[in-house]
Amino acid sequence: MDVTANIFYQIPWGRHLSVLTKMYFGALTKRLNQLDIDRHYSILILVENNPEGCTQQFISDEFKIDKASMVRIIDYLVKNNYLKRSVHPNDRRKHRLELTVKARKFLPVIHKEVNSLNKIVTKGMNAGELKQFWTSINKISENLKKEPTNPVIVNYKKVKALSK
Amino acid sequence: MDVTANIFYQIPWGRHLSVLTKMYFGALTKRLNQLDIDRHYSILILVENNPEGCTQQFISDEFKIDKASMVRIIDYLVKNNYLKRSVHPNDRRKHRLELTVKARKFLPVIHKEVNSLNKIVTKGMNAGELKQFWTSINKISENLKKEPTNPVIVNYKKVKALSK
DNA sequence: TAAATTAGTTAGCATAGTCAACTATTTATA
DNA sequence: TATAAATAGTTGACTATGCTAACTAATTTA
Repeated sequence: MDVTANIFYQIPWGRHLSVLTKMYFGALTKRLNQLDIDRHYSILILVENNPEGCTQQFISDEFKIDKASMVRIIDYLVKNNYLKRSVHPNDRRKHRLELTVKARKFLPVIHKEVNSLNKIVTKGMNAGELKQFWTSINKISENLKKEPTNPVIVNYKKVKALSK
Repeated sequence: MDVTANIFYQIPWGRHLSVLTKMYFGALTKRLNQLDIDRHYSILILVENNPEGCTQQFISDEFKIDKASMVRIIDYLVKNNYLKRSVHPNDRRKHRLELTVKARKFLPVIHKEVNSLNKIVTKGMNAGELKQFWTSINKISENLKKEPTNPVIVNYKKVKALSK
């Protein structure tokens, strides 16, 4: 039997991943509704793990979020007192992002709930399966990185020149 | 070595999946930019595979999209002449969704590009790995279905009664 | 038969994605 | 070294989607 004949395989894979994403974040937000923020926990974890040079551009690259959206997301985390911006000592164009005392207080809770949810989500998968799963995710990610996407302005000035 | 000590494992899984989703749809839209729609190919495939009773609610459940958004998405596909709505013969509350001639013309192209992208994306994975990957995805999906999410109004009237 | 549920629509508001233009700063180069 | 180009971030406009609430119409349940 050709499994790819199944409707599941005919649906673009991104759609299945997007459905999982929604379910996952729905469950995580529920678990963390004791916090006064309802999203962007990932960014706090990323900042925590890059204490020296975490900039907005760095997060944008990691999570494939455009820099205009990133400004608003960081505004949200600053407004709610989880992050603070300061000028990066090595490069005055950059903003260094730092965790506040409040963020440090709640990060253990975030880690606890993320770990707990991850465990539940992988119930029925043994260590080998789990390792294999993330190996596959990494392969897919590497393959996708090589794929052309919709035109992205890499070099703003050159694009402007072209349109003349 | 404890792999879960890696930052990769500390980030909520939904975040990794969301990054992959963005990359995947970026690549698929690029491949299908000959069409005059830039999204919701998945819905056309779902309608194609459920020719008898594909309703808006059915798609909402499959893809975890709320029904208010679904109205607008179907409007978009109807406006661009890929779908038509008609009253469902068995239940006049429902709208039966049907493919137009235009959709039937382009679906082979959509299938071709989806299959091609899926092949590229899984480069370096053998048949066993691939099967294992989707088995894992299904397990995760089943586990997530059991998780409580943010309060969802299941019974509208009872919620209204509660708030009195 | 009345009450409750279901399918779909509409409207308002919030969040995020995209694009374009802009400032300030740093790096490359002629 | 002066100029050009690139980088980091911000802002504003516009669009798409998510969520909630209120609503109509049709069907199911009690």
